Amino acid sequence: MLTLRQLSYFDALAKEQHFGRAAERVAVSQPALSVQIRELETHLGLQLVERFSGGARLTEAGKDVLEKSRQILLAVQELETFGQTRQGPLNGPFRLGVIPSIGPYLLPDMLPRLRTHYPHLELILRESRTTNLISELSQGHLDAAILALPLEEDNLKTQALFEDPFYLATPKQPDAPAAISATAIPMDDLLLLEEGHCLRDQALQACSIATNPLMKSFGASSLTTLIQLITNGYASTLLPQMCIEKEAGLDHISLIPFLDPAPSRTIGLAWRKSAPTEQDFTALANIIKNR
Amino acid sequence: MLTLRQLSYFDALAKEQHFGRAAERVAVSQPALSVQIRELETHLGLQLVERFSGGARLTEAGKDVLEKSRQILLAVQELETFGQTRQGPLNGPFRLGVIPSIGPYLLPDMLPRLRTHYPHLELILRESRTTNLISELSQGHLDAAILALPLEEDNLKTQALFEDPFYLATPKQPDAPAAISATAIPMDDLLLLEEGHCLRDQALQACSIATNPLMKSFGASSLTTLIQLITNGYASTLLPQMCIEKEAGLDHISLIPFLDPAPSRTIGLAWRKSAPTEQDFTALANIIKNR
DNA sequence: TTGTTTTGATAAATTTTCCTTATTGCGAGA
DNA sequence: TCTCGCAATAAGGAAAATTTATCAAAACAA
Repeated sequence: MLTLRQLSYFDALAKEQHFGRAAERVAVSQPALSVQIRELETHLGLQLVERFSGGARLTEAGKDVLEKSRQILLAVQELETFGQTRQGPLNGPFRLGVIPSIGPYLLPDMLPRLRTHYPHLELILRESRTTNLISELSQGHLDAAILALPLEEDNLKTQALFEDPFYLATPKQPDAPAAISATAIPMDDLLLLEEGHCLRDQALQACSIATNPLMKSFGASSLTTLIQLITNGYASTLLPQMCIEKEAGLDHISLIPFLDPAPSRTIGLAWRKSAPTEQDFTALANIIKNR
Repeated sequence: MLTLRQLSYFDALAKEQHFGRAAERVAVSQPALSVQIRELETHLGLQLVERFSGGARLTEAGKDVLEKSRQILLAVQELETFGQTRQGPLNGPFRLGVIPSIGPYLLPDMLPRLRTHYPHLELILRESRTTNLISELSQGHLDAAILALPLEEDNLKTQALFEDPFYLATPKQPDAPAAISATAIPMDDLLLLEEGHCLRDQALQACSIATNPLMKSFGASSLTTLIQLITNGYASTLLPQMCIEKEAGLDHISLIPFLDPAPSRTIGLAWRKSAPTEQDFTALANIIKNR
């Protein structure tokens, strides 16, 4: 079999034109080098060097082989360098999924800090619903995802990042109370995102509301639409603080915080248990937590 | 030290996504492969594969390393081939691809002459469509291919072999003209091979016919079927001379040559630019040309 | 849950490869 | 002819790779 060792010995021989010195150059005894060169010659079926008293010189075939050998050795060296530059957390491509009800509010803060701390990170973002993110994670199409906990997938690991408290959003009322209790949510008047959006389930769960057939069945398909509806006085809804901080057009809405124990959703990071190392994930989690 | 053995085991692992099967592929026990992979990983200082129950999957770093590895292995393979070709042309194994619309007509003449001139040649033939041949050439699975020019791959080199003029094949007509002009092709009546066959594109291009929605849309999937249809009087088609010389069942068909400038396709030989030497290809080309 | 199967990792023994030292053979120049 | 320098060869030992056997963890089926 052809080996890299043979090629590098041959390279040394070409440089020195002398078996003894070539052997010295690669820190090996002269017979060892001789044997490897002969091995290379028989393997290729070609005479590569012409031995003459005083030293050795390459044949025409040898020169061609040398050129190709050096290309190979160079490529190998490149591969080895590649390894070194790729070390350390969050280096190179990293595929991160985010649920839509977090993405637009969290990312603007997060991305610049990531770029500062990990300049060699090539972040590939994907925004999708929780169920999609989970399956893409499991299949190895994503490296990690930011979503609301808890998850039940037992091939995934999660870490909590922060709590995101809910607010009650109602049409503007001058006499809005400073804070209300979670038990005082106006059920008949409540409007949520359509079925399938995780924000809907989170809101229901956080506030301990059972799904109610009497509840207004118009499911808004996006948060912006939903806020539009509230603004126009149609209903109330539950908004996570995360959205409030960034969403525009909240002027005509009253945002009422809850009394303790305030309902909230837990935002966390998820990744495969079988993922190579955890350093990427802890590094990412730290960046997000220290905002 | 990094070795070629490690790279080829890693290549196998990438192909199989499974340690056991990868080991089988390289004819070695599973632990042997596992050890070499781990060695490669520690040497590069990178985790290359993610082990999970069910198999193994490349990490992002692993994918990059794989690409570089394959380049190296390909270069090594070329170097090995170089040895053989340097000892005289067409010596030892030679993998030749041929497109189906040439193979059955060209090979019966060519093979005996090749055997006479180059008795040590071990020809390995592969018949496939142009796109397949090109990709197999590029990946180093073929040494050369006979197909219709021109090609656009800039990592391949080509040489024209001969011109193969087209004939118009119509159902038998006693008063068939001795020759017709290319501009007089009966478009409405024209039947060609289905989309994807290069012969179809060549015919259209050679005769400067734009794809026409009115054209009969029944695409025949093989040349034999096509000729069958013509025989039964359904339509006309364009046949290259190459096929006419050998195809059976042409008795009930009128074959009308074209007036100058007669449309034709160019048959040529293609190989990798990076191929060790050109002598194989010129030798092969000469054999084909001097038929 | 509890066996059962499958997967990759690990261990120990063995084979293969490679290396070192010692020696030989060959050719050029004194 | 003698001798010096060079590469090839031989023999024994060290290192690397492989094999078989076994293990632990995870997935799967009962």
